[in-house]
Amino acid sequence: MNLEEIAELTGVSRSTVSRVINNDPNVNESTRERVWAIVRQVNFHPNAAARGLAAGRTRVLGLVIPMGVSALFTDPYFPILIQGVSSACNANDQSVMLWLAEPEYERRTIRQIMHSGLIDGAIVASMLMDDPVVQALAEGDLPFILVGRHPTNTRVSYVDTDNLDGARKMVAHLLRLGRSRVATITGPQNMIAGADRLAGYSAALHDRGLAVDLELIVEGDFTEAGGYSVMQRLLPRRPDAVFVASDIMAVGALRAIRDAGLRVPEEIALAGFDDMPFAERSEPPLTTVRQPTVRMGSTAVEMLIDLIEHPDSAPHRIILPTELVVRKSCGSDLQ
Amino acid sequence: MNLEEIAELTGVSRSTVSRVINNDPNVNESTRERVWAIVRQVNFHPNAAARGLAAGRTRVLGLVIPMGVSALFTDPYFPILIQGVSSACNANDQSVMLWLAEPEYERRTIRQIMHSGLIDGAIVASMLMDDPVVQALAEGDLPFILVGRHPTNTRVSYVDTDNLDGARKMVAHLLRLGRSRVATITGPQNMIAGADRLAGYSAALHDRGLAVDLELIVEGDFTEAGGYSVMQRLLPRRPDAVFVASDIMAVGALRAIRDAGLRVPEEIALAGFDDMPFAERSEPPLTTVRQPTVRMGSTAVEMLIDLIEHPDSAPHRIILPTELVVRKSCGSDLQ
DNA sequence: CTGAAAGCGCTTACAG
DNA sequence: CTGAAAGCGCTTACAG
Repeated sequence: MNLEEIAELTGVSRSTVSRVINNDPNVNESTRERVWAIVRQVNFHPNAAARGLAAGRTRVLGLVIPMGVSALFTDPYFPILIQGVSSACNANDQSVMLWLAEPEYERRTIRQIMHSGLIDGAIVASMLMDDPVVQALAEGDLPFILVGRHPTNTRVSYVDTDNLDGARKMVAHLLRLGRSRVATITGPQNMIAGADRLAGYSAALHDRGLAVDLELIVEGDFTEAGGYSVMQRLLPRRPDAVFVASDIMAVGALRAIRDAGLRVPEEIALAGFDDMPFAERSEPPLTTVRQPTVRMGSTAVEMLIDLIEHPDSAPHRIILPTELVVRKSCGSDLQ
Repeated sequence: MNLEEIAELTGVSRSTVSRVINNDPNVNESTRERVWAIVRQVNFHPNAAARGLAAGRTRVLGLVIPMGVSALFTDPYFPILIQGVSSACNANDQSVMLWLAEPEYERRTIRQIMHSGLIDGAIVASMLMDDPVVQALAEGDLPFILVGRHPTNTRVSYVDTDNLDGARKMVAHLLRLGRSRVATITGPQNMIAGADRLAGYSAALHDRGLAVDLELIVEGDFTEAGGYSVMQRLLPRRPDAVFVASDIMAVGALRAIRDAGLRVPEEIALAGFDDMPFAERSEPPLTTVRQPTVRMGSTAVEMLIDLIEHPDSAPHRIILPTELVVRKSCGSDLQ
C-alpha cells in the first residue's frame, strides 16, 4: 500500500494525497476529507524511510550512550534517562534510535550516526571531560545535544543537573549540623559530574570560610566496591561526616563504616547523591541529592528538535536544579 | 557526498561503486581496490535510509518494550536486556530502534513499527499472557521475535528463561533442606513469568508427592511494597520457608519478616528469583535464581536476523536454563 | 566484469 | 487548489 494506490482509490494525484497526509493547508476541504477517509479505511501509513529520503527529515532522533566508562547500565540513571527521552519523543511524534556505544565499536558507531541518514539529530549522554565521541560530533554537522555539560567547547548545547550546587547544598547541610570534619568520596575526576560535585564540596567549605583538607578528599569510582575500599582508607583520618558523590558508593561506604564498628549517623554522618530507589531502603535511609533525570531527557529532546528546526540558533545551556532529600543517615534528627 | 560523486572520482559507474560497497563478488579486483581507496579517503558512508528504500532492508531492528505493566524500568531487567540486544546488534552490523510503548501511545506505536519501513523486524519484550501488542504484530507481516514465551500462539518464535524449571529447582532445594511449610509469593498471574514460576513451585511439591496448600500461596505484584504487605498476610500461616517470585519482592518480604520479629533463615528460609545486583548485598545475602538476561537479548537478535533472512522457516522456541545461586537467606549452612 | 536504466515511496518546487 | 515531473541516494535486474 503506497501513496500511488491511495491516489488511485481517491481519484486525486499522488501529490494531493501527500499534501493531505502532511497537513498542507493548500487542499480543498472536501478533497481532504475524501482522502483521509480512504487513508483511514485502508489503514495506510506512509513509509518513513522514503519520507526521510525525500524530505530530508526522518523524525527519528538518536540517543547515544557511550558505554566506555563502565557497566553504568546496571544503575538506574541511564534507564531513567532513556525513559525521559523516549517519552518526550512519543509526545513529539519522533522515534528514537538507541546507540549504546561499546568501546570496541565506538568509532564505527559515531560514523554510523553521523552518516546514516537515519536520524535528524542526536542526544549524547556523555560523561567524560574529554570524550572523543563529542569531539567527533562537534566536527560533523549533525545537530546534537549533550546530556551533561561540556567543560570547554562553548559551541555545544547541553542540559545538565546542577551538580555543583547540589553538592554544595548537601555539604552546607552537614556543616550546619555541626559536623567539623566533613570528608568527601568523589567520583572519578575525568567525569564531569565527578569534578562538579567535588567543586561543590569545596565551595561549601569556602562559603563557611573553611580550608579544604586534602586528607579528607578521596577519589572513588562510582561503584559500591570502590566506595567500600575508599571509605576504609578514609576512616583512620577520623571524619565525622562524609559526602559521597553517588548513592551506590555511599552504600559501600556505609558497609565499611559498619564493619569498622562505627555508627551512622551518630559517629559519622553520611550523605549520597542521585536519590536512587535503594537510597530510601538502606539502613539507615540515605540522605541524598535528587536530580531530575527524566526532565533532563525530555529537555534534551525539546532542545534537539528546536536545534534541528533552527540550525543556526545560538547554543543553549540549561542547568536543572537539584533537591536535598534529608533522611536518617545524616543525623538531622540528632540535634 | 554520495555514490555518484564517488563514481566520478573513481571513474567507474554508480553501479560498480554500489557493488564494491556491498561486497558483490562480481567486481574486478583492481577496480575494487581503487574504489575502496577513494571511499576511505573521503570517508564515505552510504545513506542508510536510501539503502533501505532501494534494497528493502534497512539493517535496523526494533526493540519494543511495552511499559504498560508498570514502571518496571527501574529494575535492571530491561536495561540488561537492552544491553544484550544492543551489543548483539553491534556485532551483527545492525542498528537498534527503541520503542518504549507507553500505554497511551501503544496503538500508535505498534502501527508505526509495522509500517515505518524503518526496521526489518522487531524484538518484543512482552510480559503479559495476552498482550494486544503481540496480537497486532501476529496479524501483520513484520518479522518479530518475542522475549518471553507466548502461551498460546504456536506460530510465534520466542526465547525465554526456563522460569518453571528455575522455580522448581529452588523449591526442591528448600524442601531438601528439611523445610516442610514452603510458601510462595507469586508474581501477577496475568504475567507469563508469574504463572510459570508458580507452576514450578507446584511441580516441585508434586515431585515430592506433596500436596499444594493454597493457604501458602499468595499473589504479589513484583514490587517491594507488595512483597512486604503480602508477606504480612502470609506470616500468620506459619511458613518455614518462602519462595518469592522476584528479588525485589523478596526484599520487601524480608523486611516484613524482620518487622514481625522473626529471623531469616533460622525461622523462615527465604529465596528470590532474578539475581539482581542488590540480592547479594541484602542482609542476609539472598538465595535466588539467576536468569541469563543478556543472552536472551543476543539470542533474540540472532533469531530475528535468521527470521528476516528466512521468513518461511518454522517458528523457533528457545528456552535458556537458569542457575541456582545459594546464599545465606535459605539457611543451607544451618544443616 | 561493467554500465544504463528503472525503481524503492515519498516530497516539493513549478506551472497552471 | 491540483497535477506532472524531478529528485532524494541508493540497489539490482538486464544487456552486453
